[in-house]
Amino acid sequence: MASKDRIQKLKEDTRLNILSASLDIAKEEGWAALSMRKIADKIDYTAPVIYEYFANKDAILRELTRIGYVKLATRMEEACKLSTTPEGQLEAMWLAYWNFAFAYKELYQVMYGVEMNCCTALNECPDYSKPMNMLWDKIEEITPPERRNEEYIDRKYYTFWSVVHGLISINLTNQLSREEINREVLRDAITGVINSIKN
Amino acid sequence: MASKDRIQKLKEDTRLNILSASLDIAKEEGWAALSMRKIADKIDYTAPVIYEYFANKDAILRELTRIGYVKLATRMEEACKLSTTPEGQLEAMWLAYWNFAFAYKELYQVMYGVEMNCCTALNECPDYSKPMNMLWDKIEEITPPERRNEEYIDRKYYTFWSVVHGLISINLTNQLSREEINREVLRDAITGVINSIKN
DNA sequence: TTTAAAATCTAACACTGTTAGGCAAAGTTA
DNA sequence: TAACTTTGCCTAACAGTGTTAGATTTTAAA
Repeated sequence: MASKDRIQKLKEDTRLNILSASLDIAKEEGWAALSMRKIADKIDYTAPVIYEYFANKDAILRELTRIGYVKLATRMEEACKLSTTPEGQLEAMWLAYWNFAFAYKELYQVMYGVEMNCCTALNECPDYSKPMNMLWDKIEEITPPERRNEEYIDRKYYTFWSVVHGLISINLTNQLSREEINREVLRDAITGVINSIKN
Repeated sequence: MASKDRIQKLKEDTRLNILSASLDIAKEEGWAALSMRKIADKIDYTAPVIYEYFANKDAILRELTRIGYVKLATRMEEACKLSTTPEGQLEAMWLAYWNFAFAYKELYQVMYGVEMNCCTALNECPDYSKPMNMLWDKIEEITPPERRNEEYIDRKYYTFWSVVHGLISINLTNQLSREEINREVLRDAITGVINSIKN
């Protein structure tokens, strides 16, 4: 019977509707505001219906995570074609990764557990900026006088911070627990940036 | 009256109790499991009492964030004393930052919005590992044959990923919106690592 | 000892994820 | 067509969440 197929297709449709409704809510109000009843409202159903498509709320997030990884891989594959040398391809793939994170900000957040809290608080409290200032000043100190300007030091500061914070985040979310590699990556990165400042 | 002071001290005590109870719960069950009633249970009060010390749940998290930054600054200051050269001091401060993140994992999480989701899911789904594999293979390709071993490529992969993911996280949580600096940091970092692989 | 104030509680509201049970429409079989 | 089964979807509920209002008890001041 063809009606079976049609029904199957309708079911698949609402499954996709649930996913895109969830993503829409995240885009509009953030992941914290996502609720089963809100999703149900968007697709003109009541909340319990969702449980016929997904085991629970977490399963929705997991599926969106999976979709995110698939989309990211596609983007990277396309980027890879833009260059012929392996070095160029690698760089293009990382740029694709970068662009994906901002083009699909909400997907990236759910994929890698990046929350947005304390958004406005940063400017308010002086305690918050002290560690940054300490590092900033020290970087300024080791920067040769001829290129000692705010923009340069900012750049170096963020490079430092990115490596260290990135490595920490990866460890905290994925618990790699590969102690040796961490140590070496960290030391590599830090001394690398320090050298790039000095010469 | 000295009793006023004593009462003041008691109030300050329960304020600190609320904070340390919250941190304890986060350590035991994670931030998601933190609730006002659980905090109240730990300090032998009922939930509404907490609102005489903090405006709401978010205010507790904000205060813990502040405490985190203060503690981090202290650690970094101490680390700074361990070296005499500015380069050594800078490295020591970043190491202190690194160590802080793991010694006070829960504080770091609340400070920088690092969540732990999809912990176990990573091994299950092949879609999840495809982007990583693509990059890994490409790094292997540009690695000179004499040092082409798993450990070396792992190290380079994590160095790459750390910078890029770190920079993204910083942007997503703090919305710096300093386009030029981002671009330069990213390009600096990527080409830097690529060069470090090739020579 | 009475009165004022402070500390603390209970009860409730509106929300959350999730489950159980029922009702009505649709499909299947006799 | 009639009876029966399945499916789709809903309402109601449970236990939990953050938060507030109001009553109640405890403490301090007169």
